[in-house]
Amino acid sequence: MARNKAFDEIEVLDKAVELFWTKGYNTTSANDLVDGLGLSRSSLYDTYGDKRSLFIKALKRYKHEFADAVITMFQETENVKETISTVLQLIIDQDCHAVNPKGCFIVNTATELSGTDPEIATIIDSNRQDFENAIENALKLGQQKGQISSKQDAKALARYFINTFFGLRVSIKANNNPKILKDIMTVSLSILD
Amino acid sequence: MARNKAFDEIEVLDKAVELFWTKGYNTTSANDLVDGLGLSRSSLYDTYGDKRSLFIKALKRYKHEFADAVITMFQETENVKETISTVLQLIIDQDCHAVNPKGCFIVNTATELSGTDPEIATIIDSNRQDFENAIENALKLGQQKGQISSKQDAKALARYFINTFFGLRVSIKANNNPKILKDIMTVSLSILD
DNA sequence: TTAATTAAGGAACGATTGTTCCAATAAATG
DNA sequence: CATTTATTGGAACAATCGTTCCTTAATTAA
Repeated sequence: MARNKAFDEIEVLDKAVELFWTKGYNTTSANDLVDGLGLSRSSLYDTYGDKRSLFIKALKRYKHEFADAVITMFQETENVKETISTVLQLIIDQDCHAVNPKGCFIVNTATELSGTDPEIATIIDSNRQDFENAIENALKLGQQKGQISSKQDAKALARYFINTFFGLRVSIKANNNPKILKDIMTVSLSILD
Repeated sequence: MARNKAFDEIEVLDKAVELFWTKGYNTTSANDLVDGLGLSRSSLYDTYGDKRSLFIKALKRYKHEFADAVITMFQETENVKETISTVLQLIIDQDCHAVNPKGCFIVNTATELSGTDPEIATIIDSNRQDFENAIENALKLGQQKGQISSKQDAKALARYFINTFFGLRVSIKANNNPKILKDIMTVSLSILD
């Protein structure tokens, strides 16, 4: 009866993630989207609704694609400290040689929009909560196994490490000198000794 | 010979700090500035130049008004751990009951602009460096006095604490629940024991 | 073929962006 | 007084913003 969609909605959404991740919400214009997604203005608005709707779809896509992968690492880990170390190193490697560090799409969005857009703030916070739960459970297991010290409360430690991740995303934008980042990583991890 | 300025340039600049601090650079429009500063459009451009110039003046003003005060605290401290604790508590108190946490003007600017504006990136980084030096020296003194452990390198520790400050600014925007923030503070400080 | 749907291109919308400029008024000094 | 500067308000600028809509072409299925 009718023509099929010529483009892969998910594929285009990934391009939107890339654009919003790099430039943020306000600085990414409708024209930037038309150019970057390779869609006509009409198809864009027909398929994804307005700019904000597309942004929220992109943000959720990022969460499922990137953030959830890290959460899974904590859910399946055999060694929490090792996993935390791996995640810190991933964050550093992603941006430490970049001219314009992208940081984390969710952290960027938290600073840009969570103060003014309650729906987006909810997404941000639920992500934070998911991380807290996953890391707390992983830490508890590690403490039971005697892999890490039991001096500190697991929940408090989880919150501490999330704060470390957040901080690293900002530190990288302030100065992505690998030596500085390595220092932060080493000291932050030593809390588990 | 001629009329005097009717408004205090510094006073107006402080209002600009407030506006840019709260809303960021891109979201603060020229009209917002006219309304918020209580100046006519013409006086505004006559006195401060264009929007970006005004923003940079406001950013530098913030640094000298707020950031430098904290740096001085570290330069004059008798007890580093106490001072770090005080600063962490100040950051928390500023925003933990706010509906829209403002965070730190410099951190906000780092995430919004340091990737795209080299001149602003320089201001951000020099501020970071000033903090690093002040905290490192304070930590070294504390180690010499035996007030804190000497296990860790002072410079690495300083970088770690700056990262903690940065993280806290983001954490507060993600969820400013005082319990979460207190956990972060307690665990972060325990590195000195 | 016909009908239905998708896509592209582009014109057009009103609103807002940052910025400039001009005319009028207010205050200070000579 | 006259002159100089400060300040205001508002008009106007071109550019861009997000968004809508219309026309035309392409593709699919009945």
